[in-house]
Amino acid sequence: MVYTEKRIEQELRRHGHKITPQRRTVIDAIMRSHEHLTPAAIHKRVKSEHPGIGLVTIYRTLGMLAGLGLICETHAGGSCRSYLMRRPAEHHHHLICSGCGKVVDFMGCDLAGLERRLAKETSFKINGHLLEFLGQCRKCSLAAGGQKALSE
Amino acid sequence: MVYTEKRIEQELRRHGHKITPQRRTVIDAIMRSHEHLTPAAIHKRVKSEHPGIGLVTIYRTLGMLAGLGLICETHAGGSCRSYLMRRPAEHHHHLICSGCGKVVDFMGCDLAGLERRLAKETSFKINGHLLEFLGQCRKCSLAAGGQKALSE
DNA sequence: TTCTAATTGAAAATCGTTTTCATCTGGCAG
DNA sequence: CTGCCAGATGAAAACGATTTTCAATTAGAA
Repeated sequence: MVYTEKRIEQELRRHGHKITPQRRTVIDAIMRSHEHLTPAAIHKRVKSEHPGIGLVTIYRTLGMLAGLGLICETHAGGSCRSYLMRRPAEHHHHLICSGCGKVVDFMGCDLAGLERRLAKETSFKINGHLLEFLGQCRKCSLAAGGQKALSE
Repeated sequence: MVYTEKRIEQELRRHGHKITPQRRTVIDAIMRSHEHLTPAAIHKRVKSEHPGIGLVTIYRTLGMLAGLGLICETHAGGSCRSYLMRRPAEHHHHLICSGCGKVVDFMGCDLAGLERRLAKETSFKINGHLLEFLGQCRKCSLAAGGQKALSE
């Protein structure tokens, strides 16, 4: 299941939020992109179509969308503040290109077994995980030649 | 293999860095803690033993240690800026208590298979991953009663 | 011991984010 | 269709975290 513009607007309304042209533009910008975007990057993109829009509005809209779980946060590359439309609504993770920022979603992280093991070994009550793969997409990989293994 | 104070100092020297009392104190504070600490938190701890130390020095020392791979960065809880001594020098991950900040290291993330699958399906050249489990340690879990599943 | 490059701390600059407040507007009630 | 008002907006100011600058200090090699 994927979020469409219609579904997103429904979701906003359902929570008592209004649909403004500014919000539409921000949502559009995020939906259109297959990269993770920082608030500043979104602002830049959005300004061309909606010159007067303030960075504050971006922040507020992002906060709202994130609160409703409609966008995902990305941690790659240091910034904890990059966002991405939540494309599959279900549990999923990201594979991120360090070259161009392109993001591929994937499901099936299969960490349940590991989670069980850890819970047993540590007596923790585990309630979530953060998983991202970093790499280079085909294009960036070719462009770069093919050195550099960052492996963590 | 675990980093000892001696080994860390060797490592600094090897890279042309000097061993100053301030640095020793910072390293000590990080080593002693089993929580992930923000720069400000480290500063607070360190000041009691070394009153005049500036927050700047903390930042600089953290930058240096991170650059050498001697400390780990944690992403849990929003802050991208919490650090932790790299306890096993090998590839490992963290299980973090959202209550008290306690961190348990674990090895054997077993993501090689998934990584292979993704590489094949997406033509990405994958060179790393970010994995953290979030939860509550036994103590915090009991204290909190036992509601709230944050599951992502 | 001497000397130099590296390190330190204070202050200022900078960056990203949030708050405040006066103004404006989406969308419901009439 | 019109008026109304809670919610939304934008500018400016406030804020907190991080970085830069610079003069003074110091670790450690010679």
